[in-house]
Amino acid sequence: MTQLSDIPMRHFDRSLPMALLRAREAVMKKFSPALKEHGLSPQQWRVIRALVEEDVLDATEISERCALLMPSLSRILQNLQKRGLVDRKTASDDQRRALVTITPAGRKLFRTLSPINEARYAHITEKFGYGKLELLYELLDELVQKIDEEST
Amino acid sequence: MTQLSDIPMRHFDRSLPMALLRAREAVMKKFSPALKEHGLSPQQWRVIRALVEEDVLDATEISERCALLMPSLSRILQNLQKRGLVDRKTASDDQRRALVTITPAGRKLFRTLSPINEARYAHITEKFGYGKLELLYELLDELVQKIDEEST
DNA sequence: ACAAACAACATAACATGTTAATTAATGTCT
DNA sequence: AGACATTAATTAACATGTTATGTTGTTTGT
Repeated sequence: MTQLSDIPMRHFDRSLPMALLRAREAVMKKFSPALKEHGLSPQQWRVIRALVEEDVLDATEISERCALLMPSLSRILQNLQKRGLVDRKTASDDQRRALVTITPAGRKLFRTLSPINEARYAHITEKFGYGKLELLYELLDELVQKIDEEST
Repeated sequence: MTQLSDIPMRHFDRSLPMALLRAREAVMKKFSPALKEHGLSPQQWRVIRALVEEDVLDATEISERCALLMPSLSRILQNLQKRGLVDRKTASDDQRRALVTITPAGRKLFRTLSPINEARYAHITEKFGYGKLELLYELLDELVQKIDEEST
């Protein structure tokens, strides 16, 4: 006999955070190995990629573009600088800001890895379908937008 | 004048890992605060939720259901046990397996937090739209499925 | 029964996620 | 100018992600 208290809780598989996490893990499984072979974490790769796109960025800008919190980024930049993949100098107009650029070695590493990753991406696009992928992007963007445009 | 080398790389915002990450972050911003107020991380909450659903699980099963790697889970279970939220005993038929159960205190904490989280979830569903949410789940599931059913 | 292979869980070591506290430079206000 | 708040970046401290390794119990093959 069914009581109110027997109504099952929304199941784990209908957990939005879990669904997004599992999807991300599945995708990363395709990209991480090639990065790892070259000693890069996904986060380090994001930073390099952002710097190739923009040439010069300060830490805060990198943080926003790469979705990395400043403390994480701080450690990552130290690591990448130590390995000669990025350079840092303080901005002349504001001594607090650290202007980061990619080095020739960093750019070379990017040129090595970029085509590999683009190929994987193309493969996923083909497997999943271009239209569905675009739809997924739209839904994700809209989800973020709807969630962020409130305070509840 | 446009050369082949000038063809722009697919932009950051069309990065599937990043899009999934940002969506997950946006969603978590809605759920994390209430958990944090009760001293729970999202991962700890996943474990508790799984144990409420199933009563008894061994560590490996929890690992799979909660998408947590064993080393992380090992630490999390130690933490939750120390706080009296879960119990552990070794299985009689296989001394290697650790059978985990939720304690009355853990169950009480769950009953406190569950309605809060369900309310947030309902709010997101309303804001985003039930149909779109279901579509998103379907797309995410299919993406995982398509990616996993190969070896490339 | 016994050695080798295997499975479940734990630990080690390091990178990242996350919040709080610190440091140093800049901006603001009087 | 000098006190105060702001801002950019770092550091601290702890939890988690991740790969490798260790430990113990179980299974398999002979």
